Amino acid sequence: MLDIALIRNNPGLVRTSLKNRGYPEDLLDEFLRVDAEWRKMVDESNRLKKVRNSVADEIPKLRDDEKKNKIDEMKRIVERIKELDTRISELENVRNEIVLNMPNIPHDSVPVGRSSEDNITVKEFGKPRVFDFPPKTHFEIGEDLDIIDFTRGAKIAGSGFYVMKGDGARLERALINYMLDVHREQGYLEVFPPAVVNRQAVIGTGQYPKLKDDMYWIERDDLWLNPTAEVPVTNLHMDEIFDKKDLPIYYTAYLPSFRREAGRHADTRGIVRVHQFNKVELVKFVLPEKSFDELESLLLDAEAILQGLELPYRVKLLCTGDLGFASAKTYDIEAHAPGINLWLEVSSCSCFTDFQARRARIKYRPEPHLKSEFVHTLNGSGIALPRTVASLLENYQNRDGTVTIPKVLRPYMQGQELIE
RNA sequence: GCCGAGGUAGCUAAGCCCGGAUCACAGCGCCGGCCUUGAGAGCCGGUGGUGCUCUGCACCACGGGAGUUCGAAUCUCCCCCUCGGCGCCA
Repeated sequence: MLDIALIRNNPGLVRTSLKNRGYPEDLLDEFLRVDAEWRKMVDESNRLKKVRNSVADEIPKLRDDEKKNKIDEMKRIVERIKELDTRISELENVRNEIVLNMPNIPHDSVPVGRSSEDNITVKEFGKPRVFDFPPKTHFEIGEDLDIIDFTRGAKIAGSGFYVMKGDGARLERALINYMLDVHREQGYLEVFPPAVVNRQAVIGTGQYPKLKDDMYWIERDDLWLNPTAEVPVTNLHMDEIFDKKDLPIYYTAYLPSFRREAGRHADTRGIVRVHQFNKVELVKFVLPEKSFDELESLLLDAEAILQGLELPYRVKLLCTGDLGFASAKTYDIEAHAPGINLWLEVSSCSCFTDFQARRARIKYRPEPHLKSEFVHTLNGSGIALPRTVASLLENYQNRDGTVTIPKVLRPYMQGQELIE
C-alpha cells in the first residue's frame, strides 16, 4: 500500500508510476477527488465535535432550564456529526479500496517497458546444453522412467495436478532438503508455517484483492490456500514492531503453494504450470536504507541453488510493465529446459520497499524513544520445485533414457547417481 | 465446541459495580530542559494516529464493531484474540 500522504502530496510521481506500469491513471484522479472530500468532511466534523465536547462539559454545571435548552441544541449537533461521520467512513472505504488497488512505485533502476519483451538480461550462467541425440521433454522422461504420473494426479485432484513416484518423489524431497540446507548456511532461519492463511494475511502481502481469483478460497472459514510462502512468512510479523537491533531478519521456508491459474490453458503440458507445487522461499525484513542492497544478496542466495545444481540460467531485470503489483524491483531467474527448449522462470526476487509492511503494519523502532517506521520486505523463491525438476531432468538426461543425479543431491539420495 | 478469567499508551498497571469533577491514576523505559567538570539523583515538560487557517489549534485512540446517552474506558449487543478448565481428536 502506498502512503496516503505520498499520493496526496506527490501525485505526479504516482501518475508516472501508473503510466509506466500500464495501469489506468483514473485510479489516481479518483483518489484525489475522494480524499479532498474526505478532508473537508473531517474538518467540519472535528469542529462540531469540539463544540459537542465543550458543551457536554458545561451541561452538568447549568441550571435546569438552561440545561434543557442546551441538550436540545446538542441533539441537533450530534445528529449532524453522525451524518458527517457516516459519510466520512463511506469515503474512507472508497479511498481504501482505491489505495489497495494501487501498485507499488518502481525503483529508479527499473527500466521502463511494456511487457516481458522489454525485460533486460543482466546475468547469464552456463550455456544451454547441446545434445548429440534428440533430447526428450521432462514429461516424456517422467513417464518413461515412471517417476511422474499425470493421469493419476488428474484422477484424484483434477488436471494440473500430478504425482511424483519412486525416485521422482525422492528427488523432490532431496531438492527440498538441499535448498533448505544451503539457505540455512547462508543465514536464513528455517520456518514451517501453516499452508492456509486468513484474509488479513493475503491483504498484507498484496495478493488480495488483485490476485484473489488466482487463489483457492475456503469459503466456510474464509481461509486461503497458501499461494506462496511469502504470504505466511511475511505475515509472521504482521502488527509487530521490531527493535532496530533485530534487523535484518532472514527466513527460509519450504511449503506447498497452490494456484488456481484461472483462465490459463495454454502450455499446460508437463509440470511447468500446475495447481500445487513445492517451493522453498526466502523472506527478508530489513532497514529501509539497506533494502536494494539486500535484493542483490537475495538474488545471489537464490542463484546459488542453480549454480550448485549446475543448471544453466539467466537473470532478467523486469521492466515496469512486467513488474508485480507489490514490487518496486524484481529479478527473475530463468533456468534453461532443453527438452521443451524454454527458459523457465524458477525464481522471482523482489524488493517491496514499505509496500507490504504498510499493509501488514510491520514496523521497527530506530531508537527506543523514536517513533516506529515501516520496515522493508523482500522475497525470493529459492526456488520453485517443478520447473527446477523439469530443467534438471531435461539437462541431466542421457542417451539411454536414464537421468544422472546432480552431485549435490546425491548425499540426499543415499549416494544414488542415476535414475533408471 | 462448552464454561470461566482477561485484553487500557513502548512495557507494567489503576479506573469499570456507581457514565460527567485527572486533559485516562501511577510506575518503568526513553527524549528534551534545568542543575553538574561529567554521570547520577532531583525537578519540569514530553512520549500514538489524523485533520486544519500547521512555531499553534483541534479531533480521534482504553481488543474490533454497532447501540443507548447531551456526554461512554465505564451501560447494552455482536465479533476477535489470550490464558485456565472440560469435551473432541490425529
